[in-house]
Amino acid sequence: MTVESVPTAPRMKAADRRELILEAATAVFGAKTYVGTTTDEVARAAGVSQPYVVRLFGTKEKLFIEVIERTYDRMIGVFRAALPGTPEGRGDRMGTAYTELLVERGMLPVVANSTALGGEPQIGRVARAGFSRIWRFLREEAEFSPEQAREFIATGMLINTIVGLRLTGDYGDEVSATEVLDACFPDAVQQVRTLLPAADEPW
Amino acid sequence: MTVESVPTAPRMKAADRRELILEAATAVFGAKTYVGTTTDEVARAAGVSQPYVVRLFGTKEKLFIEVIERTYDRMIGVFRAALPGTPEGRGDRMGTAYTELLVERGMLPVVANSTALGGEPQIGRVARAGFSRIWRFLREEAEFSPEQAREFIATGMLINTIVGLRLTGDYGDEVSATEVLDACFPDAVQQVRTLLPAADEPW
DNA sequence: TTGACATGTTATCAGTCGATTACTACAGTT
DNA sequence: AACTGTAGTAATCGACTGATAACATGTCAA
Repeated sequence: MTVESVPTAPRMKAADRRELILEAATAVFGAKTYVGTTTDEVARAAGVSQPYVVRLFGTKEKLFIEVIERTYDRMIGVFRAALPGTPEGRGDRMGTAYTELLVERGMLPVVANSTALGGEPQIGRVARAGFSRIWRFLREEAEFSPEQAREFIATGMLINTIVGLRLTGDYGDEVSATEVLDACFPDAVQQVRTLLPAADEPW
Repeated sequence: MTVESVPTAPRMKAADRRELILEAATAVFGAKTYVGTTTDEVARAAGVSQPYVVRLFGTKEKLFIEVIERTYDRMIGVFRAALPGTPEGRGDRMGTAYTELLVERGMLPVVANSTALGGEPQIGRVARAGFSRIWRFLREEAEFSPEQAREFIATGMLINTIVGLRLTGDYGDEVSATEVLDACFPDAVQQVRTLLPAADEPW
């Protein structure tokens, strides 16, 4: 019959708590879209109370904006890390780096989701800025031609589509799913499948 | 001081009204995403009352599912119409056909949006089925190789991204927007720009 | 130790939304 | 003209959600 057992989240510095919430929010926003996600779901996923999430980030919209910016920061980071090496292999290394972002839950879906919200004044601005950063990185740091950059991003968007549709679950059963996955990941289909949830999994 | 002037929508056969609502719903869902759209907004856009939309379609989810299926029907239709002609020009004709779908409001964004909802049991099934129909059409009727089909769909998804982000508004001002639009629509940038809303337009 | 700030919660509200119910009016058939 | 099914609306409700207010507890410098 102890009396304490405060159901309060263990104390943490606000900066660390913010990062923890941002990671949880990325996963939830990625799984359920921006509008479809409640601040309460984010709070539960992060192990704190719903009002605290709102207090730390101001509004749900500001939270999502930070999630988007953090995601693009991270993406540029892994791309930059894939630059060193033979110039010919650069595209492949960066493609692999993108695919490996699948392990960071919600990151790719958040990108896809943000690109659908260009009509939202605040979110749209941030989403366009993120896209612009990626494009300029490809053109300037990675030294891609416009056509190479276009092809690279187009492939990324197709991968986002595959992820969003949960197509990996149909691999082997459905001709189209099998073929498109083989075409997108000639060497890594099995690995990708293990990283992705089935259609009915919560993720 | 006339007394009549019933604010009721003019009588119409239910089948016609359904089609009218589906068209309006495509525009609204496309502009504001599935979760972000209210049945009342759809009703206003179609000029009927909100309960009537619900009664005709059962639920908002069923309405959206019909919107998705109608969109894929239409897309297959314009692709099929682009088949006849020289085999070498087939890819270009179909690409043009896809771009021309921009005039049918919300259609491309609805596709993009549906691919993000693979985790929703009902919607996910329909979205995967639509993707599968497109892929099989490309492989069988259009006789694309897997690699050609992959490239075609990837480009389509990039176009959806450009549309969703409202990137056309930055053409000429922003290097990345200018370059990616030039790369995606080498011959039709101006035409595409006239078809698309600016970032702050309601569409 | 104490006080002051930082970290976190519970309680609650006001607005929104999908859906249901009950009702009205038009149109075609006999 | 009366009957009947179809097309449509107004009113309303319960559930949900983002945000606010008020309060509690831990931490750390002086």
